[in-house]
Amino acid sequence: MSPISKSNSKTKSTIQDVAELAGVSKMTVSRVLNNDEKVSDKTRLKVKEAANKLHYRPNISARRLASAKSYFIGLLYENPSQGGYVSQFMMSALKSCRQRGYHLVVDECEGTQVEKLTITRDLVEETRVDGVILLPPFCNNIEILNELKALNVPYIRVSPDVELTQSPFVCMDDYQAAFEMTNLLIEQGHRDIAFIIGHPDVGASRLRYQGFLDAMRSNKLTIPPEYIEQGLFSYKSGLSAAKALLTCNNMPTAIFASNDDMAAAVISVANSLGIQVPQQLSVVGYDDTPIATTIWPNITTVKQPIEAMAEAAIAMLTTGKFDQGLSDKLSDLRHVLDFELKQRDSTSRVKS
Amino acid sequence: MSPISKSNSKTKSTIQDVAELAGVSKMTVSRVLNNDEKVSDKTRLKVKEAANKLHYRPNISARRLASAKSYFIGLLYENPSQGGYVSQFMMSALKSCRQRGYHLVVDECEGTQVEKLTITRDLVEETRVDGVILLPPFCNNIEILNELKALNVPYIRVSPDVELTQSPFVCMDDYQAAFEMTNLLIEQGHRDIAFIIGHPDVGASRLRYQGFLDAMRSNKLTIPPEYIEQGLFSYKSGLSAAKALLTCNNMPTAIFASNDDMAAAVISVANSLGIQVPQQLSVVGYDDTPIATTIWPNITTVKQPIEAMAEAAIAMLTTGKFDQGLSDKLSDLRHVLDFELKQRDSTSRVKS
DNA sequence: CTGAAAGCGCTTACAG
DNA sequence: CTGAAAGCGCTTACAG
Repeated sequence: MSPISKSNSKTKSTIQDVAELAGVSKMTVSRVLNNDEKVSDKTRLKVKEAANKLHYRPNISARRLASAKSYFIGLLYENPSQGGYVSQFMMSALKSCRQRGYHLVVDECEGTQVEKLTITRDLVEETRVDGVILLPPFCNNIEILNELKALNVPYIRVSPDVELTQSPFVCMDDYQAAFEMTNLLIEQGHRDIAFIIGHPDVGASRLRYQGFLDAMRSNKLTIPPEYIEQGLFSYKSGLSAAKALLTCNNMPTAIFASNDDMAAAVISVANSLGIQVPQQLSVVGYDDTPIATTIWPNITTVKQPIEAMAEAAIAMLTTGKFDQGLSDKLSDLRHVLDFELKQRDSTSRVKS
Repeated sequence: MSPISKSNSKTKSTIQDVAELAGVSKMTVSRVLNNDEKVSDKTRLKVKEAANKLHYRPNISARRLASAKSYFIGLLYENPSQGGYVSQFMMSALKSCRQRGYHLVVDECEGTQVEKLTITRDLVEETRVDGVILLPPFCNNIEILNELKALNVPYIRVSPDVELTQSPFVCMDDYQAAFEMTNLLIEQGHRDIAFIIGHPDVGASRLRYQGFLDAMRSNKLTIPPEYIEQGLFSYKSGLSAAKALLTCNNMPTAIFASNDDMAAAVISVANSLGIQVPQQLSVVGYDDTPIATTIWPNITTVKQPIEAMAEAAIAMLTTGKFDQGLSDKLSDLRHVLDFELKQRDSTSRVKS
C-alpha cells in the first residue's frame, strides 16, 4: 500500500495520477488546485491527500499553455544604481514567485519616455504578465501608470510619491521611522542633533525630515538653523554637509543623515578631523544598504522592509485579491509594512 | 489570402501561421527554429522570412511541455554577502537567458552540506534545469560537483579555485590584471608601492599577489617586507593593514589593495591621518564593487567582466557546444574573459 | 457539485 | 530533406 515508493523515485506525477489515486476526474483535481469553490469539502480533502501523497507539483508550462494566465509577474525599474535596492527587491520577489508557481520577469525601463512605454507594453503584450510591480522612482511615471491601466493589467507600486489614490501600493512609514530614530538618539542623551536632508526630488526626503522635526519638537528640543544641511543622497553631498556641520561653532553630538551613503561620508569627515565616532559623535543613516555594514564603525540605520514589500506585492498580484483602484480610500490601497531600527556601532550614549 | 493582417495585429502568431506563410509543415519550421542541419538552405530562408514577417516568437511553455528540455538554467550560489557580486551576475545571466528563450532559476545554497546537496538535487530533479551555473565559492564544493556529474547535468563554474581539469569554467586572469594594475602605478612614477593581500582561503588572492610581485620584479623594483600586509578582504582588515602601512618609516606613495573594501579602508585611514588621496597617496582596489564609485575619491580599480562571464556561461549551457569534461586539457575547459582597468580619482602621477 | 471532450503550441518518433 | 500523427499536462467551455 505504498504508492509513494514509485512516484517518489523517478517519474514525476501528473494531474492524471492524482485523479486516479483520489478516484475523481482530472477536472476535479484541477478545480481543487485552483481553489474553485464549487467542490465538496469531502472531495477536496480526498484530492489534497492524494496530491500530498504523490508529492504532486503542477507543471507550470502545461498550465501556462492551457490557460489564459501566464504565471508571469513583471518587475520594472528605472535606475539600477540605487546600491542593491533593485537586486534586494528582486531576490525577495523571486523567492515569493517561486513559492507560488510564478515566474518573475525583470526589465530595466530606461531611455526616452517613448522607449519606456514600449518596454512596458512589450512586457504586457509579449510576455503577457499577469501583473506588474513598479519600483521607485519609476512608479511615479504617470504616463506609464495610465498605459498600464489602458492595457488592463494589475500593477502594484513600491513606495510611490504621487497619485496615491490611483492604485494599490506597498510602502513603509518613513515619517515614523525617522521619528523613532530621532527618539533613539534623544534617549541616548543627545540634545544637539543635526540633520542632513535627502534629495529634494524624492518624496521620502520630506517625510524623513518631518519625522525628525516632530520628534525634536515633541521633546521640546530646539534646532539651530546651522544644524540643518541639504544633501542629495550622494556620498559627495554628504561630505560637504558634514564639513559644514562639524566645523560650525557649536558642534552637534549626533548627526542624522537621510541615507547611509551620506552617513558614511559624515564618518569619513569626522575621521579626518580627528573626531571619534561614536565617542565624540554619533552618526545614524537610513536604508541599511551594504555600505552600512562594510565601513567601520558599522552604521546605525533604518532597515527598509524590502523583503516584506516584495512578498506583499507578489501576494496581492497572484491572489488577485486587491481592489485595483476600486476604492478611493487611501487606507484600502496602501499597505504599510514595518521597518526596523538597526542599532550598531556608530552611535553611543552621550557623555556628560 | 493574407494571413498576415490577422496575425499581425492582436493575435500572437504561432508555428502554424509561419508554416502556412512559408508553405511548409510545422515540422520544418520547428527544425529551422532549432537549427537542425537537415533543412535545405532554400527552405530555411523561406521559413526565416516568414517568421520575421509575422514577428513570430515561439511559445516557451509549449516548447517546454513538448520537449525533453526544460529551458531552465539554474544559478547556485552560497553567500549573497559578497556585495552585489551575485546580483550583478544574476542580472546579466537573466538578460542572456531571456534572449535565448530560457529562464533563470536562482537558488541560494546554504546550510549544512546535506542541505546543500538537497537543494542542488531538487533544482535538477524538480525544476529539471538544462544546466547549472555555480558561483564562487560554492563552485569549489567538490561533493556538489560529483553529485551534478552523477545527475548527468551540465554545469559551468565561475572563477573556481580547485579541480580545474574537471569541468568547463569561466574566469578572468587575476594574475594579469594585478600585473597590469601594478604597471599602471609604475608608469605614473610610483616606486614605493605597498600591497594588501586578500583572504588566504581565496585562490584569487594568491594570483593577484603574484601579479603584483612579478610586475614589480620585471621593473626591477624592490619591495621592503613592511610594504606587504595580509588582509581578509573586509573593510576592517583593510583598516589595520592601512594603519601599519601609513605609519611605517618610509611611507609608500601608492597602496594596492586586493579588493575595493580594503581600498576604501585605506582611504579612510589616510583621511584620518591627514594624508591626501591622491595627491600624497595613490590607492587602487580590485573588483569595481559599488563602494568604489560611492566614496570620494572614487577608487581606481579592476573591473571584473561579470556580464561577459554570465553571457559566456549561458551561451555554453544553452548551445550545448562545450565538452563536459571530455577533454583533459585545461585550455579546452577554461574560458578566460577580458578585464578592464578603471582609472578614477584615487590615483595620480607621483610628484617628484 | 462533477466529468468527457477538445485544444493550447510545440516536439518526438516514425515514415518516406 | 520533408511531413502526418500523436502526445506533453494542463484548462476552458460545455453538459449534466
